[in-house]
Amino acid sequence: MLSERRLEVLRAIVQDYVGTEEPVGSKALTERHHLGVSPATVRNDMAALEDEGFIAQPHTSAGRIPTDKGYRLFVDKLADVKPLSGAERRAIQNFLSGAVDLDDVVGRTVRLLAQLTRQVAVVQYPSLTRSTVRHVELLQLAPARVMLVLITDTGRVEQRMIDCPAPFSEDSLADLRARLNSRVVGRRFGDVPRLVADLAESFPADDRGTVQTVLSVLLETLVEETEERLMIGGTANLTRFDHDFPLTIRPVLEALEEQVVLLRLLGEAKEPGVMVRIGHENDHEGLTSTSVVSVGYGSGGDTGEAVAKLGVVGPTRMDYPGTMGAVRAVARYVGQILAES
Amino acid sequence: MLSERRLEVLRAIVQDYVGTEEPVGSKALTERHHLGVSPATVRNDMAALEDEGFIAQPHTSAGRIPTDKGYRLFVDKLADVKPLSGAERRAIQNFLSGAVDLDDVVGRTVRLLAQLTRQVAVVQYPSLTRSTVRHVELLQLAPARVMLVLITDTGRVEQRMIDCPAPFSEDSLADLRARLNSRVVGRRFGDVPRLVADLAESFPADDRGTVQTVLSVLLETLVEETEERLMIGGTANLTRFDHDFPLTIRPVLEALEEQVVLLRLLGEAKEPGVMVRIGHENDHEGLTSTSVVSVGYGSGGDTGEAVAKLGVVGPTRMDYPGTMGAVRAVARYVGQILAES
DNA sequence: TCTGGCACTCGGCGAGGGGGAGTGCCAGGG
DNA sequence: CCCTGGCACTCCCCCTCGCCGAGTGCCAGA
Repeated sequence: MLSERRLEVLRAIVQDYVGTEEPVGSKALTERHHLGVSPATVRNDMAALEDEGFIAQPHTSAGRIPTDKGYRLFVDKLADVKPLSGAERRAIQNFLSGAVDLDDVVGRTVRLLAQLTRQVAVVQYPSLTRSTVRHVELLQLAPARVMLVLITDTGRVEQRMIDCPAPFSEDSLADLRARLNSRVVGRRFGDVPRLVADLAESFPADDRGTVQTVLSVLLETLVEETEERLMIGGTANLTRFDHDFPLTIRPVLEALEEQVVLLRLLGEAKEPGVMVRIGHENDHEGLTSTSVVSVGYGSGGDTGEAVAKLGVVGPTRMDYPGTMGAVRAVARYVGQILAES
Repeated sequence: MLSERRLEVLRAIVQDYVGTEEPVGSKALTERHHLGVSPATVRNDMAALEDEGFIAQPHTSAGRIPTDKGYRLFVDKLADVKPLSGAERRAIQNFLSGAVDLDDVVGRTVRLLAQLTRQVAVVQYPSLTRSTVRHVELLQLAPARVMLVLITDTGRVEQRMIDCPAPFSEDSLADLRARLNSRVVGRRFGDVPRLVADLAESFPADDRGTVQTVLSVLLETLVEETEERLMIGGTANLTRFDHDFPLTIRPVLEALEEQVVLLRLLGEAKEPGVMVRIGHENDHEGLTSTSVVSVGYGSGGDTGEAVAKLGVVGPTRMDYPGTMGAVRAVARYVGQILAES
């Protein structure tokens, strides 16, 4: 096992490298941190850390930089999440509370996160499957044309046009609407299929086909929209580290446009709390030199299961404590805003 | 006025520079285009073109590159919009026709445009003010809580929560819903304020406050959402020209995130047809080395006024004929899709 | 008006050469 | 046994220099 001091050396290397963006040498380390030992001793420690794979030298006789494994150890054992200042928290709350609808909440969250962390921000729209139904509305646009509107407790709205196999009376529609709502309002989307399975049977034969059509569109919507949507912002921050990343930025941008990739990344976190995936831990080629810091939000405080995820994407060389703090704080406030609305 | 041959030289310079991304010299020009004259003559023509400000040399004794003014002349007089191939058109139609809702249409359009032009694509959501009302829905979520849902003929849906000053009966709500719809369905959003101005008066005094609240939220929604939304894609294409644009990409990304800037750019085109803004013609600092090619879509075929804009942002050194053709074609097909739904 | 020739100008590129930061190793001391 | 100071060594970075070549402007001649 690594001695206490060697861990301290690793922490110092990570901090300095994140700050200066340059490989850090033994002399500079002893000058900037009072480790109480000489550069020579630090050199020995560094050699040991390198043997263990926590740090590496870009070229012989240059300073050391942390490896992915080194960052992992740093994040797991050496770093505390840095809480935000009171001023920052007030700013977050003010900024988010001005939102008028769900799109606005998500949009503001993205901008906020990007600005706070100076990194690329990603916010997933509240998921349908983990949301509950607030209301189902059916609007008759023509005798055989109905619009289905689905409203979630997180304020998300989905709508679909339905062409009915046969004309449908206003009364029947009202009936269907009432029965549908009485069954599903307040329930989770995942439970809806089970809850409406036998609904068509209770209608007169003439209407049964149409009811069936409506129900199938409803279920289809649930399935389709399980494939979630994302909002991304702050891509300009990628250029902050362009002096040594002129070529890396392209695959990152490409990965960001592939929403599937991002959704998988965000979705991987199962346990609550901030998740950090570092460099090669992201099994996507374009993201091997970036880290993803993400967390669930909108857990409603007690049920525990998050309604969606948000996070940031940045170079592996990032300020983990600060970023984790910002991500966690923003998630908390967004959860509050959604719960209120 | 410039002679025919000098225009031809300018055209050749633009084409070569767009193709090679390198300053083009007199010798290379005569080799790649059969102008029928010697390099020396071309040099004289180039000197003249430079005097007029159509081309410039990056450094003394290097080749020439077109200036913004040169591109402008090229676009206005020398280039024809390049129509797409049949295969491309079929691909567009196939790709767009699979969309399930408005978000999907816009999302697919962005991806399509980005891929087709290999540039950054921008698509504006159909504007509310220029759309017509398909339906207004009022949902009672609690005695004094109502949700307003606004549905446009382009499939866009906006919703707002309303806290009423007093409880509101189901009957009154149904009444309001019916009257509201009978007045505004099929009308343009811009006309709505006038159409509902006196609606509150016809209600009993008890309900008047609530009706007024609902109406004011409705009008507010119209105003707020006049500030339109955008979807952006293909930012990875910015890195295609990173070998000489490592620093320029940042302000471009920043400008793209400032939706206000983009909306103003798109909004500037008044006359129908493809609009091209070249370099410094965009009065925004970050976009002085980019061009914007945009066009309205969803004009409904005959009314003429477009429902929104779409376009691409790329380096001034872009393939204008091809880009203009792609933008125009995509706009046409999106218009069709929206008209059908 | 066009053409070929000629001298000139620079930018790009590769070679060469300090300077400096950092390392590994070793012998000596607490 | 661990830490320390010293020392020789290794490369990377950066600056300079000089060459090469593409491209230009000008001029005299067809």
